[in-house]
Amino acid sequence: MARPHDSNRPATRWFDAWRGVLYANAKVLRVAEADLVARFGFPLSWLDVLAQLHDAPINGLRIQELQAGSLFTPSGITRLVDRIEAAGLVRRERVVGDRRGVRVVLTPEGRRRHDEAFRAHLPIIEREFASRLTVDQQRAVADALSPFWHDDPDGSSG
Amino acid sequence: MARPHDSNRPATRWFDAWRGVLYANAKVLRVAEADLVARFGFPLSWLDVLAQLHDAPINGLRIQELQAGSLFTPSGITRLVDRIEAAGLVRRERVVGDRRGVRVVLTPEGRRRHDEAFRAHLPIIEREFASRLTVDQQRAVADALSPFWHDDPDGSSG
DNA sequence: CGACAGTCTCTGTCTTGTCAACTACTGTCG
DNA sequence: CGACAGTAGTTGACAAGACAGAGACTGTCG
Repeated sequence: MARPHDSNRPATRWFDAWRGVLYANAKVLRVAEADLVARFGFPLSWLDVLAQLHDAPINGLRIQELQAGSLFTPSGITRLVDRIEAAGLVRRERVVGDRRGVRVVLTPEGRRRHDEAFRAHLPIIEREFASRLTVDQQRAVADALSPFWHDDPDGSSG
Repeated sequence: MARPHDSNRPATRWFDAWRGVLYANAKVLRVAEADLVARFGFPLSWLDVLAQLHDAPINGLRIQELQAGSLFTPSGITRLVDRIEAAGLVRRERVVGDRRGVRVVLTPEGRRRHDEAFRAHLPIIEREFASRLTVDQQRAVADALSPFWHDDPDGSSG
């Protein structure tokens, strides 16, 4: 947010890049989210969790692992898992050897719904995001922004 | 959200670009937001509104204009303006000739606080975002993502 | 073993934003 | 003028996350 209009704003190159990130994110996400809810009845945050679990070992992930792989706080994950569990797509199980902990495991139904939804989700992102970039631009953006997810735990400044 | 890990995911080039947008957005925003709140006592959404008003005619903007320039719904803007108004940074005034309407106007205090906060905000974005890209990368990202804010009202596919 | 600091998850409470419905007003058409 | 469709903004009810702190457990040190 906080984008300079044309007046007495800095209007630097990097601010345009930042503004692009901001808007691309918001606009694509809005469409993708609405589509997902309309067609599958759950939001992107669920798909995010389901996708993490899909890609995880069969015995699931702990709350803190889900949290580390997401943009939520621990309490946010607890409540998110509550909802997904209530819908029957995941299940909480005990962790052997640590009775504080919880493993979150995909149910068969959860796996099925993930597969469906993820298959439907990709073309939406492709249509709303990728199709508006040339292949070179896709590569350029992917390279330029890779530091932000290429495990740099904190994004700390240099 | 919903990022493929390394397993049996498509792992296309454009998905990496999308993931970069997602993560860059989230990580930079998180830091910028925290910094703004810590140093100026208000969140980015306020700065966004203040910046729009700063760049607007002296007699302010209508609710719907603020809404068009933001990522909020009308009711979201109403409530956002409520809070900023309660803090004394903007004021609602009548629109001559349309008694349904409202102009939102920056107070002197609001202008002052905007200036302060915006000056402080830019270097944060520069540090957290721009400094991790080369100048060429900045240009590439700015060019590639410009369709998303270059007035394309809806981001419709096509 | 017992104390105690640290860890893992959950809960109470609050904030923020959405959606749908509502009030108030405008302009048009008879 | 009076009806009426459309527009501007607000409100009620609710959903989703954040934060701080609680509860349950673990491992270590005496």
